[in-house]
Amino acid sequence: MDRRVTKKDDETSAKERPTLKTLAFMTGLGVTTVSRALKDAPEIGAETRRRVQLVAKQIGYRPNRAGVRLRTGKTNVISLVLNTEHEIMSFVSDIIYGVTEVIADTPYHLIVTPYSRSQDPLDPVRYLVETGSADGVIISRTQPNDPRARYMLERGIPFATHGRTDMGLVHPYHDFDNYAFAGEAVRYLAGRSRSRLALVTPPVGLTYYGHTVNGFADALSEVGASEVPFNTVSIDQSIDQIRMRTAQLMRRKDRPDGFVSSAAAATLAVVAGIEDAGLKLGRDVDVVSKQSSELLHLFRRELLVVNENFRLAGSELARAVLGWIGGADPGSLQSLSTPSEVLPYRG
Amino acid sequence: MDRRVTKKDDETSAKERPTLKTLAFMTGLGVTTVSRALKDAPEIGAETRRRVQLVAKQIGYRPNRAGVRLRTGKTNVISLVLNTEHEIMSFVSDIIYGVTEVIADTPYHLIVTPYSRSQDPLDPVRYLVETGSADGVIISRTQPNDPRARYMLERGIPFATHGRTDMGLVHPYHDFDNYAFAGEAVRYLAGRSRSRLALVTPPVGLTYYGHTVNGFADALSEVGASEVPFNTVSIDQSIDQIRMRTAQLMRRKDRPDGFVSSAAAATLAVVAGIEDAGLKLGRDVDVVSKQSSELLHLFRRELLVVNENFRLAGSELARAVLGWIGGADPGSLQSLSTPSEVLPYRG
DNA sequence: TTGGCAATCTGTAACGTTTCAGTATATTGC
DNA sequence: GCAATATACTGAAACGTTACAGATTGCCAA
Repeated sequence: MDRRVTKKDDETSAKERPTLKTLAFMTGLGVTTVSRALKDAPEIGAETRRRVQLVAKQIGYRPNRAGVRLRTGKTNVISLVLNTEHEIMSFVSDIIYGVTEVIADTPYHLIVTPYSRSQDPLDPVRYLVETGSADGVIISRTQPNDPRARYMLERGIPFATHGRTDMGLVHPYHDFDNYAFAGEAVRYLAGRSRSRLALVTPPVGLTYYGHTVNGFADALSEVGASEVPFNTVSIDQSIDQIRMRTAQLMRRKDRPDGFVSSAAAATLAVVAGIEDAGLKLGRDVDVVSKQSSELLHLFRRELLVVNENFRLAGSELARAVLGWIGGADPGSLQSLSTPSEVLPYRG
Repeated sequence: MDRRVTKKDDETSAKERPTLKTLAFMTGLGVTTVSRALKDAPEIGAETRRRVQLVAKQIGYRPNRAGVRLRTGKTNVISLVLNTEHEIMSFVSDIIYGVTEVIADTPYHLIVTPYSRSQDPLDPVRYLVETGSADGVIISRTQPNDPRARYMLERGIPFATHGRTDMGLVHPYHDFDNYAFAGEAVRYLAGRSRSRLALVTPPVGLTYYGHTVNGFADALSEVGASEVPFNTVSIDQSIDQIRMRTAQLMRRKDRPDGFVSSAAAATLAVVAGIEDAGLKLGRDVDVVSKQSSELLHLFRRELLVVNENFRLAGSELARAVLGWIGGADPGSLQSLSTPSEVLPYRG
């Protein structure tokens, strides 16, 4: 009979990482029983269950991820899909921290899956799904008709989007209410007697572009102000581009007396452009800007800001994905974050 | 005889993900042969090898990560360990992109492992090593005597540090030459006839704190300038703290006429503090600051900046870890990035 | 002819887990 | 008193991969 000595035949060699087999040996039970006892299966005696769990805790047993994954297909991984060129810096940082906060006391790991400008945004998602690399996916830069959401919905893999879609399909999302933001901004500017407003839009094509533009337009007509078209600019563009275009705009006689800006970095450029044109913030023109960290007021006190909390977004998105994985109704995993009021510099 | 039909007995059910077994069936070979043919093992005939690889490519075979990991222990994962409270925002974003750039055409995934202020920084590293969750680790906020580096060195797990250690142990690292940075900054300020300089230091305890302080001190005595102590402040502190302390300092009659600042966010606060005290940048005081994105010059044109490229750091660190995993000599995987010269605002 | 050897290829076991189909013992119903 | 059933447990198989120990074939030297 073939009786080679395999490493594991000798259970006394203590320094290997404990497995179910180790636990089975220590408790005198079978590995099946141990496996079930650890997950509180009903057909295990109460005392046995406690005994197994005690021993497991004592020796610091942790299930082998590869074993679980191979057997069950469950990866215990959430993937965050990010564009390596267009994401806002603080977005990346904060959303990651938001996600990790939520998954910290779960067995989940977070993997970051990047894609670049040149690639089809569907590529990374397709990769994840085809290779079964994650139990859940978080995507950003969501579009009204988003092929990634559609794809994942078809394939039945849980995901959450940062931003809403508009395809008549239901899925978890977290969004900032950009319609409200743009509206509030316009009303605030109107309250300061600004009546000719320009909008620094989100990237064309993303869902919140539409929300922002609509909120802006609706509020404009509500307060009786007018729009100064500034369509050549969006927050995706380079600082230099935005700055130059803003300066051009501000040198025209029909220049705006107010700006609404969808991102802090763009706002820096807009302000630079305004000043390039020899105008003064707060006197000649007011700017309301979204920001995700408290730096615009250090930059110029005259700026008017609305805060968007990306860390919260990360947490909400993680909660949503985990909820879906856990079997919750996708429709119940949607959340919208209401903007703060417009905040002027305070002491 | 037990002849239940298992799913895989029927190899014609096409829509499952292909495995070695699928390839074996298609080529008429054994799974062992297929496995070896795919990794160019020498004992496989040239034609067989080509045939297998062709078929594999055609049907889009991708090795199952769980299978490989279970069998070999190789995870194909790199973990980036981050502090969730003290990392610089752009650091997180850029270093991640730098890493992903390098691992993009490898089988590696990047997982982000966070830890918070309250935790022992060793915790996440211990977790990674004990559970064998990664083939390689990248850590930041490196200390001269770093328990994490020591631990991983003992356990023999490949890693790279952002910043050097000083324990007489050799391991891969990437660092920015902060000694040179501080020196250049001082010399530049001296060239503008600034002679009473204050230093906004890195977090006390990190290796580059020492480098920065030394570079600052050595250059001070070289140019015959003097230091205005500002020890109560480091870049880890809150914006408000730094701002307040700076304002206090600038109201004293022995105030500095020059600052050297180790981070952009702190610089914003310092400038605010200077202005709180009623002084003017460029006239009463000059500030040289490191920055990792091009925004300080939008903030105040009078600022003098030195650029640190975190994306490069991420790439270098990833290359270093992969190199070590690949068997290279750790001592050969160290790199130091030289600061640009001090840059005033240019048009 | 035969023994040896190189060149190719193959089956089995094992990694750690969960699921399936049982088994053994005690308990219940009548 | 006996079958039916519930309770508590168990071994074997399988997920996809690689390593180990063989197996088969052809060829050459003796």
